[in-house]
Amino acid sequence: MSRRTRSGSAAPGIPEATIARLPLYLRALYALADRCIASVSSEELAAAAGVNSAKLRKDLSHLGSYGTRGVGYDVDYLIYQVSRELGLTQDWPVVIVGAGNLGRALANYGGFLSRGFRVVALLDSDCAVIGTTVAGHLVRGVTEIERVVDEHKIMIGAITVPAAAAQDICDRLVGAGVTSILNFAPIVLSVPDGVDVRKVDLSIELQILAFHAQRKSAAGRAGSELTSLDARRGEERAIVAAGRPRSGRTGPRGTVAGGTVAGDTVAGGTVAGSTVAGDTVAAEAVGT
Amino acid sequence: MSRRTRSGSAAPGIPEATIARLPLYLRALYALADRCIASVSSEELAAAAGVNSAKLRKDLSHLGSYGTRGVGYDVDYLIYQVSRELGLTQDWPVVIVGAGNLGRALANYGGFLSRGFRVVALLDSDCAVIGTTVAGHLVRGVTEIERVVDEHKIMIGAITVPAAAAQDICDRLVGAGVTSILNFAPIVLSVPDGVDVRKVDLSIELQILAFHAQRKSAAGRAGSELTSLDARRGEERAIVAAGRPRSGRTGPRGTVAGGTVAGDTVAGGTVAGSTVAGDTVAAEAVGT
DNA sequence: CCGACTTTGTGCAAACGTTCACAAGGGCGT
DNA sequence: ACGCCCTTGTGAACGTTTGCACAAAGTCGG
Ligand SMILES: NC(=O)c1ccc[n+]([C@@H]2O[C@H](COP(=O)([O-])OP(=O)(O)OC[C@H]3O[C@@H](n4cnc5c(N)ncnc54)[C@H](O)[C@@H]3O)[C@@H](O)[C@H]2O)c1
Ligand SMILES: NC(=O)c1ccc[n+]([C@@H]2O[C@H](COP(=O)([O-])OP(=O)(O)OC[C@H]3O[C@@H](n4cnc5c(N)ncnc54)[C@H](O)[C@@H]3O)[C@@H](O)[C@H]2O)c1
Repeated sequence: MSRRTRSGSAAPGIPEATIARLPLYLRALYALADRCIASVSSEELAAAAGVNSAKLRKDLSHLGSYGTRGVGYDVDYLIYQVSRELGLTQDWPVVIVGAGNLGRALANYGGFLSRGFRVVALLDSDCAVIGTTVAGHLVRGVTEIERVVDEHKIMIGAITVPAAAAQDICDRLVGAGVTSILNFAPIVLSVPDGVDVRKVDLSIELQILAFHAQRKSAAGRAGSELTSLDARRGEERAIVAAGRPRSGRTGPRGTVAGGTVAGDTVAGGTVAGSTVAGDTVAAEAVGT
Repeated sequence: MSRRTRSGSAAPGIPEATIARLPLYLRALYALADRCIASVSSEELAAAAGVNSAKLRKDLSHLGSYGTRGVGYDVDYLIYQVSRELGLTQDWPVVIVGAGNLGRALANYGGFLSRGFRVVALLDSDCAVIGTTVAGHLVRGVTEIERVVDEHKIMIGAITVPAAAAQDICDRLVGAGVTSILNFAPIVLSVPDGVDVRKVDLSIELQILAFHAQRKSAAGRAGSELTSLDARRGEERAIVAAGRPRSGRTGPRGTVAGGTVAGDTVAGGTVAGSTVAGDTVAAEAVGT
C-alpha cells in the first residue's frame, strides 16, 4: 500500500490524529464566522476548539501555509481549506439503515446535513415502518439497499439496526458499493480492505466514564484500603452478574462451562451471536 | 511489574488507550459466555474484539496476570476482572438532560442499562414535554437537576440538549456534583479540573469518513488500483465560493462566505473584524 | 522607510502507543 | 514423572503524537 499520494492537491500523509481534529477546528471556525470575526490567531482558535495551540498550528501546517505571520488565519479562507481537505466541498449522500429510535433521531437531526451530508434514503425491514414518513423521508424496505446505493452513488451508510442484523446489513451495503460506514450497533463489523468503519458506541463511552468516576470516588475516599490493584487471585466475591471467579473446575478447552453469565442479560439488542469467530479481517476503524 | 496507582486523578496506572478497549473485550467476553465457552485464548478474543492479539495481552496484563499459559483466559473470571477494573461491579445512576429525539432514544435504549447504568432521571425545559412519560420515566423539569443529582448521588450525566444550552446544563450538572459527562451537543464544553467529559459527535465521525471516502475516490480515479467496485464514483467538482487565496489587499470585506456547504448560513459579515476575544477557555477532557 | 512587535511554521525531544518476537510457565499426553 | 507443545506475559524495537521553544516572516505605528 502506497502511503504517498502525489495526485492533485498535494495531499501528503496527513496524520490520522490531525484528520480527527479538523472537524473540530471547522466547527470553531464556523462559530467565529457567525460572529463576523474575520481573522483569528492560533491561540484563540485553539482555545475555541479545546486544544493546544502548537498542536493546532502543526495540524494546519499539514494542509499548507495558510496563515499570516503576525496576524493569524483568515477565517473564511481557512474554512474553505479545511472543508476542501475533508472533502466537504461536495455533497455526500447518506443512507440510514434501521428506522428505529436512533435511525429516526438521526434522520431528524439537522446537524446531519449541515456540512454537506444529505440523507437520501431511510431503510427498514419492518413492514409496520416501511411506508411511513420520517423527517420528510419515506421509509423504504431494506431490499432496496442495492438500488438506492447505486442510484444515488452512495458511499456513506449509517447502520442503526439491532446488533444481530448489523453484520448482514453491513455486508449488503459494502456489496452495493458503500465504502464508508458509520456503525451504531454494538458489534465489531468485519469488512474487506478498503472499507472504513467508524463506530459510535454509547455503551463504551459510559464504561470509560465509569472507570474514571470510580477512580475519582476511590481517590476521594481517604481510606486507602483496596487501592486498585489486585485483591487476590482466589478471591471468591460473587458479583451480581459477572459470575464467580475461577471456579475450581475449569473445563478443558471448549467444554461447556457453567454458563451462569449475566443474570442481568443484555437487554435490548443482545448479541445473539452472529459471526463471532471471524475469518475475515476485523474492521478496525480509523483511529478511535 | 505494575506500578502503584496514585490516589489521584492525575496518574492513571492503566493507559487510557487500554481503558478505551476494555469495554470492547468485555462485550466479546459476554458474547463468548452466552455461547457457554469457558476459556478463550488471546488470539481468539482479540479476533472477536477486532484487535491485535499482542495488544490484547498487553492490555490485560495491566490488570494483572489473569491468564493461564498454554490455555488462555477463563471467560467468567476475566469478565469479573475487567468489570471490576472498569467499575461496573456497582450500579451507576445516570441522568439525561434533554428529552428530545436523542434523549428519548437513549432513554429507550436497553443497552444503556445492560452494564449497570440506570437512567434515574430524564429532564427537559419544555413544558410540553415535562410530565410526559418516556420509556417508563417521567420527564421532569430541569429545575430539578440539583435535587435529582443529590438525591440519587448521581455522578454521570448525559447532555442531549441543543448546543446553545449545553454549556449551561453542563455547569449546573457539575455544580450539583456530577463529575462525568457524556456530551452529545456539538460544542466543546469547559469544565473544571476533575470533571471528565466524553463527547459523542456524529458530525465529526461523518466528516472523518468523508475525508477517507474522498481519498478513495481520488485514488480510484488516478491510479489503476482497486479494480473492484468503484469505477467512476466521485467526480471532482470544483466549488469555489469562500476561498480567495490571499487577496492582495487587506480586503476587510470582499467575498461573503458563500454556500460552500449546504444551507448552513455562513455569515460573511461586514465588520472589519477585530479578533476574537476569548470568552471561553475550553478545557479538554479525557482522551481523544 | 524602519524598527519593534506579533504570530506562524517547524526542528526536536519526550511521551505515548503498537507490534514483534521470544523466554517463562503451565497443562496434557504418554 | 517427564518432556512436548501451547499460550501468556513482556522486553525491546518501532511508529505516532504531543508540546516546547525559537527563528523566520509578516504587520503596524511612527
Ligand atoms: N437508541 C439508542 O440510544 C442507541 C444507543 C446506542 C446504540 N444503539 C444501537 O443502535 C441500534 C438501533 O437502536 P434503536 O434504539 O434505534 O433500536 P430500534 O429497535 O428502535 O430500531 C431498530 C430498527 O431496525 C429495524 N431492523 C431490524 N432488523 C433489520 C434489518 N435486518 N434490516 C433493516 N432494518 C432492520 C427494526 O425494524 C427497527 O426499526 C442498535 O444496534 C442499538 O444497539 C442505540
Ligand atoms: N438527533 C440526533 O441524531 C443528534 C445527533 C448528533 C448530535 N445531536 C445533538 O444532540 C442534541 C439533542 O439533539 P435532538 O435531536 O434530541 O434535539 P431536540 O431538539 O429533539 O431535543 C432537544 C431537547 O432539549 C430540550 N431543551 C432545550 N433547552 C433545554 C434546556 N436549557 N434545558 C433542558 N432541556 C432543554 C428541548 O426541550 C428538547 O426536548 C443537540 O445538541 C444535537 O446537536 C443530535
